[in-house]
Amino acid sequence: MAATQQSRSRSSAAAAAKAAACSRPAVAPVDEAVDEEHGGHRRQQGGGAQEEPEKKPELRRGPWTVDEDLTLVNYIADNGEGRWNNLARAAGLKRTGKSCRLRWLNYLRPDVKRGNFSADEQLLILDLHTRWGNRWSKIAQHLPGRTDNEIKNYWRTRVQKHAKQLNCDANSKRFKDAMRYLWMPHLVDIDIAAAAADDHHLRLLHHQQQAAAAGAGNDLAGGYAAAGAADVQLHALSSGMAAMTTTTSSSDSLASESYEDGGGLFANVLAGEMLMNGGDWAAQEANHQGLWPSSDHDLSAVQVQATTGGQFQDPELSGWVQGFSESITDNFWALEEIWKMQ
DNA sequence: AATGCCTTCAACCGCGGGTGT
DNA sequence: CACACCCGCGGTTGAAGGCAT
Repeated sequence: MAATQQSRSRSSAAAAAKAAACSRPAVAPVDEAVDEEHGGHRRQQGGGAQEEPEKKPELRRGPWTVDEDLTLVNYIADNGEGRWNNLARAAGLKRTGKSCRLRWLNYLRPDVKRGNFSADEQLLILDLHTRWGNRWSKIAQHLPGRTDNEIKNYWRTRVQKHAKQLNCDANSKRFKDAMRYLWMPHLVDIDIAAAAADDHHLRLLHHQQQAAAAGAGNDLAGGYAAAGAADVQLHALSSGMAAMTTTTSSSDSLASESYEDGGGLFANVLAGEMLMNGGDWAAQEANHQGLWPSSDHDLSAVQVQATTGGQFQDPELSGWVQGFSESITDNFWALEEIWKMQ
């Protein structure tokens, strides 16, 4: 999926440039010695251990310079990571081990994924957060290439912003309902649309290649029509995701480690299970947190909403959601730049 | 163009838990 | 068992850059 979510996104190049240029003071003043280890947490010294004015190496703080980055990357390439305090010393970096670790894990690691969160990823974050709360590292384990810091920032800046817009707490039932009934189904729609678009694009490419190979360029129009027909079929298939996933017997696909793959397909299936199937995990895991509908009655309402994008069949839910939706939709979605992805 | 406010995110801080001695 | 060291987590901060006025 094209990451077009933010017009003002910061590309990796921009980030690199930022780091390189260091328009921000490259190094924070070192007037204050950084407590080694524990991020300044001063462990109580055992009896008798005097706090001798041990000469601490002058430590740098603040943004990393390119040289520091190179030093760290090269050292890890040669010696591996871990033992961060030793590493910092051995590499000749005037940084705490913690700082080195953080820099590596959150920024320098080669598999760190940059750019905006895809709909898949947003969906996954929303869902996993409802299950695990602020267990950022645990959530990050299921988003390959994403760091806990990044996810945490995403949650605090984007998700909590919406909660604020709704005048409610991000952990409140009201906001969870908004996520459940509005945001998450919408992300599912985006996923489906993106998958369809991708497939359509592939079909067009494939056909163009075939046409070129056959020297039948003047048949392109017919080819496009054929591709379009196929796309309609595909879309129908996507819309029928409920049928596709209701046969899934996996009761805990989300909880299983299998979805470490984290691909778009998985997320689609996951979303399908979440919304259409009302998987057991949802009932068992999320329900006790008050997020997921507890009864078949509620689940059917979710299904209707998710599959039709229309109104709830249950008049009670329908009225509430409709009113809620109407009252907040403009602000809510206007802020949600994922609209732009469509 | 200048200014102030807002958003984003890299980096830091404080803490708890694990491990080695 | 006590202590020291280390790792990793979640919360918070503050500077850069964008945006509105």
